[in-house]
Amino acid sequence: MDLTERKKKILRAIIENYIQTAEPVGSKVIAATPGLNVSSATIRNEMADLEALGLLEQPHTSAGRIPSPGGYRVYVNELMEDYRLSVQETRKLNEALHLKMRELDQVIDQAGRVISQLTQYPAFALASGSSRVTIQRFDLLMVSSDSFIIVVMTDTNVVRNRLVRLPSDLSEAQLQLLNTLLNTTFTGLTLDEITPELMRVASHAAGEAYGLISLVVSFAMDVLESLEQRRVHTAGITSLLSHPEYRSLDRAAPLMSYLSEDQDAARFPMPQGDPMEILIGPENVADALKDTSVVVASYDIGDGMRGVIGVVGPTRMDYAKITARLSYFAAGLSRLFEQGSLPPAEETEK
Amino acid sequence: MDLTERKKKILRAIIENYIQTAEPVGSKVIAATPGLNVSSATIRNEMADLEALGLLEQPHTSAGRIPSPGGYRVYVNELMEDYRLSVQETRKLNEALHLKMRELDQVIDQAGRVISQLTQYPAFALASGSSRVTIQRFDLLMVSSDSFIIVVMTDTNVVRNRLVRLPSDLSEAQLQLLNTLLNTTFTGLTLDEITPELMRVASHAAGEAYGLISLVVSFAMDVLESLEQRRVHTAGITSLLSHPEYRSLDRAAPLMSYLSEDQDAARFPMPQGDPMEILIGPENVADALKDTSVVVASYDIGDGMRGVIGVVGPTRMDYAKITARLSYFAAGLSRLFEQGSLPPAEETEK
DNA sequence: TTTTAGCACTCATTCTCCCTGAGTGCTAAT
DNA sequence: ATTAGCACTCAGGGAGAATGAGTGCTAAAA
Repeated sequence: MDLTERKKKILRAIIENYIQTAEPVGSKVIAATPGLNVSSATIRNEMADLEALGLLEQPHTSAGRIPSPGGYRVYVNELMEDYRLSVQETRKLNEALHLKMRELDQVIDQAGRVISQLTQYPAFALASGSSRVTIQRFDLLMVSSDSFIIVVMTDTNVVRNRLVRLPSDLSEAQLQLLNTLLNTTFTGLTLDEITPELMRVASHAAGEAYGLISLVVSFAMDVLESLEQRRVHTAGITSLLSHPEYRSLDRAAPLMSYLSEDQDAARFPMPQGDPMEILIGPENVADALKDTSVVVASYDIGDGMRGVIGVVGPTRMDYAKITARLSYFAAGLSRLFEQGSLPPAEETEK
Repeated sequence: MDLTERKKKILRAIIENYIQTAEPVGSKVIAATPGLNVSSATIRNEMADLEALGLLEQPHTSAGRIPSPGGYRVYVNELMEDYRLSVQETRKLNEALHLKMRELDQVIDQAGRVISQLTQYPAFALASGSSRVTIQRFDLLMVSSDSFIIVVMTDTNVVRNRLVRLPSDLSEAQLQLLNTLLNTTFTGLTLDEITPELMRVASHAAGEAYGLISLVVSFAMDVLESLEQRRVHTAGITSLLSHPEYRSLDRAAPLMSYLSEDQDAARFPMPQGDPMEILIGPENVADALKDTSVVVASYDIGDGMRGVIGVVGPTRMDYAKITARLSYFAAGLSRLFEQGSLPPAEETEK
């Protein structure tokens, strides 16, 4: 977008003012911005030009101007200055990164909560699983004569377990046999490579323990399935209400219910190439997000998985601040995951 | 509360009408209820009596009456008829109970979501852990020369695991030694019986592997801690907005933020003796709940744990319907947990 | 040619005033 | 003890009227 220096200055001043106040901004206040020594009449003329370019809008004839989605786009791409996180902010973000977090799911969930609380906007978070996960190893741990623990580990280093109780007894030897059979037959297979036929053959080979094979394998399949299916966690939906554009229920309710509707990852934008992406108003595909903005960042979980974390808010969003916080946090998460599949216990502060 | 038959009839009619309409109810509509052949003037006299008894209130002089919290109390205790679940409702509830659920935390969370969706009110769910959990057994599974899996099982039959990577190598024999040491020294101990001293002694006995002891034990402590710390899951907060009393943000926002504030179990009422409890308006201790009602049910998880599930809504709540659904669902959860610490995979429909 | 002062005009917002109607309490008759 | 009738109350809603922020345009100044 080719604009004169003065037009840029004015556009930026309008947008930043509007971001702060949420009120249409008039020529008078802009004329008062330092470094811009022109009268309000001149500003009015410039504003009319900017409106003709599609960068500003007028809610009604006798109101000031508000930025259009296109205006925000120009602002985000060209005008916005990097926001420098304050010491307090970085401290808060760092604290959040040192939370004791256990399972991957919990980390994702927690990260969403934290970023929502820190930005005062609703947040969503998800991990996009690599879709070709396989089981790498099975372990069966005898607990008593009628119960044992199944432990499976995937090639992405996720470990899951389940305690099983049986109606009948079982010997250590049987369990050993079963264990060997599982590890030779069912490792390295993706979910749809585990066919009913394979199950039948294996059950046959298992002899007495034929019923257990299906028990263990169906648990393994559950695990694989749960890793492929991406679930979105949302947090802080009610923080919408603190922003003036959502003071009216008619505006807030549809968005809120969209965000809390159950959890299909496809409904949320994903960063395409860049690690951070900003989607302004109508740039969003989902209808319910057409007049909101979404800022998403992705981070590396390792083992072929990526995490995505984003916030949703009105198009009048403090893009500079939000992107700064989000990218710092996402980078922190990446670092966190770098050192082992999950932060080891020692990492948490003493 | 000692009331004449006619007063009871009138009170009940008023409350049930108000539950449906959310509008103050006048003497005329009540006079029209079948089986009550008196004029509106008579009703007015009776209403004045009921108001004097503290069972009804008048929002302003020229409006109808609405039930007071005390009125609801009488209704719930004496007047309310059992609501019979329809076939559709039971089918829906049963379906929900057959969901594939994996870990305890997920079951709780899911149960809350389901009951919120089914009742159209916000729901909360939590498991109150028995506070004296101990580790019953440790297993260490060698994955490669520099990584292994820790599996711990508590005396309440909860199994948790973690994958650990090490900077240095480790032999199978060392791991065996470690395993034995852990099982002889750290089983059967509650969180605060695991003292630093004990850790020192054990580290010493572990020889080369002294660093690993603390690694494993601190994981075990994390597990014990996570089981004791009760986290509440809330769901469906936005469904509040569909009820007329929360059409205005001033009323909805404080409650919504109370419900989404982070998750200290103490903030929610717990059933005291009975498996089901109803708390009406000011009967709630929390200020934010002073003009809402809460219905809670508890169910048995087994292994010394109880689950609690409840819904929050306006005092004008369809108590009959809600209690029927909630108790049915809670009973279903109890049954679910009866057969093994978690529903085995075969239970899910094919 | 660009900028500015001035002025008429627009329109959302807010306030006031008034009307309407549902519902009550009281009194007198049944 | 019940009921018909009547005067009274009061929230809610709609119709102006006043307010004021902000605009576009024109004509003069730089």
